[in-house]
Amino acid sequence: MLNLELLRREPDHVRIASRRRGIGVEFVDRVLELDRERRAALTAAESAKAEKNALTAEISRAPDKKAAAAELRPKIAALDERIAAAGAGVPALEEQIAAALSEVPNLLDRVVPDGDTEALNVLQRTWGEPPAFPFAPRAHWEIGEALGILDFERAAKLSGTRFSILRGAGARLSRGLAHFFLDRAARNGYVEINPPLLVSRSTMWATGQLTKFSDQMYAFEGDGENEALYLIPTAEVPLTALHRDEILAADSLPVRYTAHTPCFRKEAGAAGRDTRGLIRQHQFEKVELVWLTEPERSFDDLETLTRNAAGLLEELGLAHRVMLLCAGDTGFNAAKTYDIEVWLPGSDAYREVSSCSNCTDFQARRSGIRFRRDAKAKPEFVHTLNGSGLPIGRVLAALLENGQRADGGVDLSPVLHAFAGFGSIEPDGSVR
RNA sequence: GGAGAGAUGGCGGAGCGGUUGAACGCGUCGGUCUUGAAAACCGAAGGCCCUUCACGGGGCUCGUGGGUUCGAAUCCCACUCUCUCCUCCA
Repeated sequence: MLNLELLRREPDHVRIASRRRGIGVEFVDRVLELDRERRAALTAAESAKAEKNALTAEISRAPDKKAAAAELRPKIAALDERIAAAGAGVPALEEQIAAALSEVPNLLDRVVPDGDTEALNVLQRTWGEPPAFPFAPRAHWEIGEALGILDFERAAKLSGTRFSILRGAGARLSRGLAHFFLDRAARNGYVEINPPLLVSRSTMWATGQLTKFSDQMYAFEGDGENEALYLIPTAEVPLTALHRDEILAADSLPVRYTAHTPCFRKEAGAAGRDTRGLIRQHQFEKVELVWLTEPERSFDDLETLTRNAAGLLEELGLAHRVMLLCAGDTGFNAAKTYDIEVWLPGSDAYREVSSCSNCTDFQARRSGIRFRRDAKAKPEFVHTLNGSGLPIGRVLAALLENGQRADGGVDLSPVLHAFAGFGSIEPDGSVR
């Protein structure tokens, strides 16, 4: 949620920044007008309340309270009417302001390039060379099915399209990868969390998921008995909301959390895209990295977060590149986002494995996550950052495609031996 | 699922319907003392909103939302959450 004060003080700044997103800026004047009405009504109602409180205090000071009350009752009744009349519209105005503001995406950082398609994202750096194969490299679903470690047909039988089954070495490798990612996150100072996978509507709203991604989420509708619950589309949701409505001590920052969770997405609007393989699934596992940090350092922390995630690919020996997303490609919550893309030989292309975003105070304001610089300071909103570090399925796909051998087996990065329990998958599906 | 108890400031814990924005303790912060620290003593601290250039002024806030009353942390209603016991289970 945008800062209403900022909008009040520098409406032009908000207009300019919002135009870069390609969104209409009518909301600025509309919100300002609603805000003016709200403040006028508030002031009127509150000054009437002050008068009433003065009369009430007079009664409590009077020697004969009953007599004083009887005498002042008509004046108080008149004030009650004034208070009610003046303040009547305030809740509705507040709702309208909140509703208008909650649909507006975060302000983009200055360095975010203009552009409305991913083609205009800007290459930051590349690491590693796409490997050369003396044969035509196959896609991971072909490799995995041939090895008997991926089973899409039976997954479809159980649950439909966009589900997968990992079997034998595939399941073990998946588990090892999660372990590896969590291990490195711990080394980098992240505290591991095992959060709920079902969260309330208010939690979804607080992390900014309910506007743009509403149609992406699986939900249990609430009924008379039970509150609505949403399956998390990413661990970013529970991790960021962990300190909702809290005031943190400055010396506890930055707070860094990691979690390995399943993620659930409907993938509405992705019909026909990535229909094969592990790239786009309704259910996938991911290790997420989240920071709550001080405003002045959040963009530096975004660099650190991005390097934490990219460092995993380096350790795995997977070629990748880092892109700075352009305005049109940057998500609702984010002020600035780096995508990390890994090389997939089977697709002859880089594919996104991690989006690392600085959401500045946008989520923190929605969620009420604040900190106090010192004992006497006013609470300020923290900045929140998040990124994958990393998704299990997509990285597993990259490992299969990059490590594939002519005989159909797959060699794994040595660093994984300790985590997966093996160094290669042989053509018959056995491990070595 | 059944029965009961409770929700007060960073924490613990008081609180006859009328100077209780809230005693007391702990913790925090600032002093005094000390070479320094501890202890002791003195003092200061909630949050949100409106208004003001500022000093300041005002409103709301004792789980949430309503109600009673001139006046509610205190009374009534609903909801939410927590705890205990039973039941059930991983």
